[in-house]
Amino acid sequence: MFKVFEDYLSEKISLSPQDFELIQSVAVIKKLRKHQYLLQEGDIWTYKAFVCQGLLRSFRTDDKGVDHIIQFSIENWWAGDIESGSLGHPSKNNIEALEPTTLLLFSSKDFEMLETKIPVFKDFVTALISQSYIASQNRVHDNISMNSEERYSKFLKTYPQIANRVPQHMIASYLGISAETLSRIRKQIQKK
Amino acid sequence: MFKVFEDYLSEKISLSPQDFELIQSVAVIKKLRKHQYLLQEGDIWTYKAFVCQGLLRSFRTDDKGVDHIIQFSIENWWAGDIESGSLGHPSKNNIEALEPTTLLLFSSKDFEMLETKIPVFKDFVTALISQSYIASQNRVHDNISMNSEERYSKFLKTYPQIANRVPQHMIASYLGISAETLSRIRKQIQKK
DNA sequence: CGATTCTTTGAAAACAGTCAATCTGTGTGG
DNA sequence: CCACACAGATTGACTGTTTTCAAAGAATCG
Repeated sequence: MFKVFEDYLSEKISLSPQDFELIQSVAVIKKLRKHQYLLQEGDIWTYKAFVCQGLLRSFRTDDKGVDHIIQFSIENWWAGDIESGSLGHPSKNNIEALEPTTLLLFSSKDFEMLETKIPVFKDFVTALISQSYIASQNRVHDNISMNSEERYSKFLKTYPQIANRVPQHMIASYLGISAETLSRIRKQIQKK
Repeated sequence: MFKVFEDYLSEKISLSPQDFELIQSVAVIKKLRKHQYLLQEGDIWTYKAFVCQGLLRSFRTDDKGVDHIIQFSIENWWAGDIESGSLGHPSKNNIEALEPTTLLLFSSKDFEMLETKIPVFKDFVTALISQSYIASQNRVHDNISMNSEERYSKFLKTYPQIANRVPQHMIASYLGISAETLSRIRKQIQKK
């Protein structure tokens, strides 16, 4: 399972066998069954987690009990809660496995150690956060500038590998519309 | 004008007089009149910019010619386009001064030099991007989970210092609703 | 003061949410 | 292997919200 992460890293940066050994030495493999939670609202998140296989949703539940999906995380992406992790606050998020999922878990302490000992790794992580910020800004822009149909179409184009692995009503939740509205939008699109 | 940045940094991190001198030596003061642009769509952004005084809006214009405001930047905050800056793409954004504005401009090259020579400065900048990402994720959550009135109220509470310096229709644009709808929402709120 | 920008208002149309019912597909236990 | 339960998707009817367009008021700036 570590191989997945090794391949991922190899594509992005150049590391020595010793670096990989060091990384592997502090990586903890964690498996989640479908419907299991990696994080629950109120918990404090103190890790970094890389998804080797599977699919997770990060969401918040509002006072009416409705879920709102912040993010899907699949293979070769990261999961967790930066806000809780970096500020030490209890998390507002839940993270649930939508498929059997395998993760690599790093404690914050170990992760910092890796960043210290492997500067390119640190730079890579910094760049990653920067990328995430860019993506998030673009999502904000989509939310304020596109109508529901446009957002849905863009989602399909941008994340085809997610779109056909999660139930529709979760895509609706991610887009900020009701499941019924999404169903009707799909009907509209079909007609064309 | 550099004093503003000095005070800002002093509150966040501890730097030596030499550090400040080094920073000042590469900082370029830039003034913008109201309605002047710092960046136009299509330009490549190759700076870091700190706002000492004034107020900017970052926005994108859609194919119908409608503006959508991504961000307001005021004193003690940063402006620019990370996406263009870090990927080297032409920017999708425009940045316009809504008030007479004074900025500190750093070329990317100089900024990197500062990060290399002053590690705490680099760490601070990294943390800053991380904060921005968190804020952006929270804005996404607000967009998909709150109705217009709630978003407006939250905006007023979160950014009072922006709310009374920009025209209403720009707040509407930031929130992703029409100016007319915002006007009606305000009327609703008043009634209460 | 006059021009321009900003805000408000009204009326109609488009869009989205809610609730309840039905339909579909999948999987589990008898 | 069938029947039933369950989760997900669709549909209808209704309600509520938001947009659009046009026009009129208010505020601001040169």
